[in-house]
Amino acid sequence: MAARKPLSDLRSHLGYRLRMVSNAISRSFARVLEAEGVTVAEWVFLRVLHDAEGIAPSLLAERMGMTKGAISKLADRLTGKGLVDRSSNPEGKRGQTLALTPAARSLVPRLSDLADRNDARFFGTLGPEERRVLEHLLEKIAVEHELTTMPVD
Amino acid sequence: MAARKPLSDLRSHLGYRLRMVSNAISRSFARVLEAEGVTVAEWVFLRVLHDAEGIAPSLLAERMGMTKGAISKLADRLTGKGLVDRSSNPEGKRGQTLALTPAARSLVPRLSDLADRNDARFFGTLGPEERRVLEHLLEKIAVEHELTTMPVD
DNA sequence: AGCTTGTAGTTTCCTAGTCAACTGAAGGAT
DNA sequence: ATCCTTCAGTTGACTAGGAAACTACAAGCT
Repeated sequence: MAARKPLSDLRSHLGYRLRMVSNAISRSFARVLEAEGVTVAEWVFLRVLHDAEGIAPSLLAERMGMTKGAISKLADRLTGKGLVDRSSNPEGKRGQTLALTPAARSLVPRLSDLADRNDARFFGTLGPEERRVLEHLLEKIAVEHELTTMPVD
Repeated sequence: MAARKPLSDLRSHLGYRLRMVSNAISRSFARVLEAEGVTVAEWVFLRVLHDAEGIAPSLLAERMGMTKGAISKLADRLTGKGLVDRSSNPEGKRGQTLALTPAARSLVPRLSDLADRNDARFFGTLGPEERRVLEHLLEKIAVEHELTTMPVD
């Protein structure tokens, strides 16, 4: 007869737990952002752009962990909403640069606030030390696996 | 002039980091599962069913954190693949029950193995104590916010 | 019994993202 | 200078999931 080692429980997988928690938080945040007419991905897009004015779409894709196709469409939507300017530099669709519109400049702080609040809502129940630890662990995993979570500093 | 408190950094949001890491892990896992012809959601579906033979779709939805619509479609796909049996009890589409086919029974352990390996790949670099801590923190958040991550025990 | 309400599951429509094919510009190499 | 390759960005086909309308059964109520 085969060894039949008992299956590991779903809940014992950190990947599983991580996904469940992460999804719940993102869903919640998405609902909050809805009121401002943006999605979570759009928020990240705007926030990155805010600090990296003129960044190229390809770089943005890398930083956001999305494909360039997705970024292209995101940019479409955001220009459609009047939040992003696509300046095709020498006029071709090569090496274009992205920038926030004034409307976006004034929107971003508001969104940032919502993000802070959402974070507080979910992680506020952890103590400051626990939050620090969680951040550290996530960072460690990110670094270990070269997830470009962070702006390459 | 307005107070202009500086925007909090994107990376300072635990929700953001969590999402980045979680997405990366799920993507990686999805690729692994591809070889077996299943998606991550399908894996979870099968795994839950494995331990809760005869569960109702609605309950499954709750446990998986998905809508009943999504579950309905998932069940379609899985029956299509010959992995799930939909036994409509008294013949109506009311109060139906789901069960694994023999094919699924033999597939699940293989998938479980892949899940173990994927978890090890991403969290193996953490020490055992760190993993315990991470699990604890995630659990705490899940409980605090009533994410039904866990089978209601 | 005959309504009415509640509830499980399905379906339709929509959105967001991936993948892969394509377009066209930039930059060599000869 | 011309070709060839590489690379940035776009596009179209496809997939998974959410929201909400819809279907049909079950259960009370009178």
